[in-house]
Amino acid sequence: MTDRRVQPSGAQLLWGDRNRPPRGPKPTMSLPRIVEAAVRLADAEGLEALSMQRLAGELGVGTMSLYRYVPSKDELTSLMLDTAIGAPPDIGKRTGWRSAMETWARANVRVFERHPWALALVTRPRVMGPNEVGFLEAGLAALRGTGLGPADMLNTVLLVNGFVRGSAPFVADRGSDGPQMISATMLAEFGQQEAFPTVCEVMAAVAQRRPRKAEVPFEYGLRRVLDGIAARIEQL
Amino acid sequence: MTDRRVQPSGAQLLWGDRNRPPRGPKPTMSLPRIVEAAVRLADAEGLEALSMQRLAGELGVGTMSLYRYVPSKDELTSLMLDTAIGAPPDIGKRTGWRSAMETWARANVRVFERHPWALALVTRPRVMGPNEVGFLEAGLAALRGTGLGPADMLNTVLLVNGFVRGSAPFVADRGSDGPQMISATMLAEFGQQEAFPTVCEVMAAVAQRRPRKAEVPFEYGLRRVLDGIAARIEQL
DNA sequence: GGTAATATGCGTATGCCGCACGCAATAGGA
DNA sequence: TCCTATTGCGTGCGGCATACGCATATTACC
Repeated sequence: MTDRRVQPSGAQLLWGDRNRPPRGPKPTMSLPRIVEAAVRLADAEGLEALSMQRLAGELGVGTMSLYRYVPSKDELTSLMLDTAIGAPPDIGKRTGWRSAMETWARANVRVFERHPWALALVTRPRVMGPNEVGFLEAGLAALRGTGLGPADMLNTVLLVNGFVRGSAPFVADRGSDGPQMISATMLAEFGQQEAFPTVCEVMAAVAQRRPRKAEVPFEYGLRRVLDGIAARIEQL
Repeated sequence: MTDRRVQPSGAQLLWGDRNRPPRGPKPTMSLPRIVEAAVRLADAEGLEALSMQRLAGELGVGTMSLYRYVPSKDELTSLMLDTAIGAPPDIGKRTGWRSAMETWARANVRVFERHPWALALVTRPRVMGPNEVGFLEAGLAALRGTGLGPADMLNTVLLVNGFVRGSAPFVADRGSDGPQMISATMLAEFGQQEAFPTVCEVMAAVAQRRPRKAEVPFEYGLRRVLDGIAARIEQL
């Protein structure tokens, strides 16, 4: 029993207290420093470039030293996600639910603009961190007084959040040719134009000129989503 | 130069012809058989259980034999995705755009219900396969005659598609306690209730009883989204 | 039928990866 | 001063994707 290696697990690391035990040598690193370095690495070179060895090298320490601070790579990515999400926006509700939800959605999408790798992480099941719950709190609070019931409030926030996640790839793809990797040229190349007439027609028309702001997928979608929510609120 | 190993790359595998060269021994496997086995494995045990060695074992062949059919694992997953997506729904447009888009959205979400791992694959940039473009074609065709311009047609389809992707995690999570891993019990455990009052309140109210159909996140969101699109179409 | 050309199946090897284990060094408490 | 908890981290293991090249099977051509 040379090593007990009792580490805070899962939720504890995200939510628990960080008081270090009194005995033993002083740690040369700190958990936030490690997580921030990992975020920086993922920002610069993507999630697939993030390995424990690479991260340790970046920090100038031995690979296994990281495991004194983090029980597993999975835990590390959970911490990275909550760090990337960052502090939720402070939405004064006085301007009404619609503009509140709009700024909430924009704050939401900004996370994925700044940290594209975060999209792959929110997709898998995980424990939510304080920042993520903070976002949820801000979103729900913005809907207070709309007359929506609890279930509808939650569903509304999930809707906007889901929409943001769904359009995040297109947001990140700014500059590529339309909906990810479908190009009219490719269809032409394989002689599939008559199999997908509408696609060809629409893609050709869209490719012609660069879109106005309201024609950017995210902007267009956000308006429709908020309109749909408004219709629900007004019918109460 | 013992081996030229000229393989069709990327789009060729998804879109190209599959005529095998005349010389040499007969292949013991076929590309579709491999892809289907991979899909079955991912369905049963998840994407993380899918390794080339495991897949080869499942098929009773050597690991490296797979590379005679597929240039890389990435290519294999692209093929898996298009197979999982399957044939797009045949939507007769006669019932109007709204019910057409609704059935389109449901067909869309069914893909993720049947193949939860597909969500992780659509998220990354990739070449769209014939089935995926077929879905796009069906969605766009459903919007013909609504008066929407090409950009708005495309954006509408992207909106619904994005919404489906965004809510797919919640669909898959059926049975877990609400929005993924946030539970009132956890907040209570760490004494964070007063930091997130609205979250606690709403979660408690929602947890009380099981939701009616219109209160399921996907159903709720779909209505709002379609309402928002309807508002846009009517204003033309 | 013989031979050359071309595929195929796949064993072997390489270089990554996450991480279990345990030891030597460190530093507070007694 | 000695004890004990804690740290940094070297070493090793099993698994991963996949490059390389050999033996073998099948066909084309003469």
